[in-house]
Amino acid sequence: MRDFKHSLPMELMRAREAAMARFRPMLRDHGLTEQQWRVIRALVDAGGAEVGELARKSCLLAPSLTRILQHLEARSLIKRTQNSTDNRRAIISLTASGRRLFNKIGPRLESLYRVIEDEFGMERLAALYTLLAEFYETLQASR
Amino acid sequence: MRDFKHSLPMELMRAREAAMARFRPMLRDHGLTEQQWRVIRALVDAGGAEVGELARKSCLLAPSLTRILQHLEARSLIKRTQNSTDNRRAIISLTASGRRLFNKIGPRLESLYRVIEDEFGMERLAALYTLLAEFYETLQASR
DNA sequence: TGCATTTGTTTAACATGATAAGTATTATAG
DNA sequence: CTATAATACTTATCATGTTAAACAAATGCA
Repeated sequence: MRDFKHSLPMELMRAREAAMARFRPMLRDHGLTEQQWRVIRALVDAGGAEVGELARKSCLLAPSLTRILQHLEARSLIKRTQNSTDNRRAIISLTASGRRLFNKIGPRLESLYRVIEDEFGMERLAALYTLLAEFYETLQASR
Repeated sequence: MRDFKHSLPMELMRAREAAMARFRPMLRDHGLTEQQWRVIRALVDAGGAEVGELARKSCLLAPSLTRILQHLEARSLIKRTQNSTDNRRAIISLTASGRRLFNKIGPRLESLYRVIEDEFGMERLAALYTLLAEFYETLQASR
């Protein structure tokens, strides 16, 4: 049997964890989890989105997103706007307070990211991105 | 700002999830979570280990591992052997039942893994492994 | 129109992730 | 020796992951 140390899901997880360890403390300083930040960032990117769309963009399962939106709404970082043509779909968007939080945290995370770019190198990082995207596409295509 | 879609942690997560989606149903058929399987596999690999060592090998946080070991012990898949020289450390090992379960599941997961090898290609997979390991080492080295 | 089906979202239940705090045991300084 | 610190786990707490089931609104069709 293949060596346990060479389990691909484990390697992907370890790499991800090594990166997140750089980002998580700052998010925590602002009372945000990694997943909550992903939602905020997806909302900035999309400027308002339905729950399902948001789940795809932030790579979260619907039940997790439901809970996260409840938390963010309780902190007044997001708001819901009813869609008049389909009452099942609500449009989620950031509040002014949510945008302020993003503007405060975003640049700091970017600079942490640049440190990683410098340490690992832009070329290898680009190669990694490419392989990861291809891997994902390959596995999705054959389902 | 960098495009949201090019967040490295997200790409790592998506790739991992695409792979795990292939394995998880079979594990579930045998009543195992992905994490419980990692523990079992680490125990086969090590043939008995302390809790801390097991946490490192299976990439689990200690509190998670504590709970998982409780579950596995309740199902009689693992057992604890007290270390006579240090009563804090218990040696965890598989029971005969645990080994049987591993022997039943292991080969099936291997064959699923080979499908991925075929689809994505051994060379690119090897390149991905290498980049991931280098990435992890780079980020660990500078902490 | 009436109603079964489908779609979008939420709940529920159990397991794990992440951080902090607690407990028992061993090592160590004085 | 003994008080203290360090070590190895475990608990506790809150948030999310995962699956199944519930729910309401919208759609398709007889």
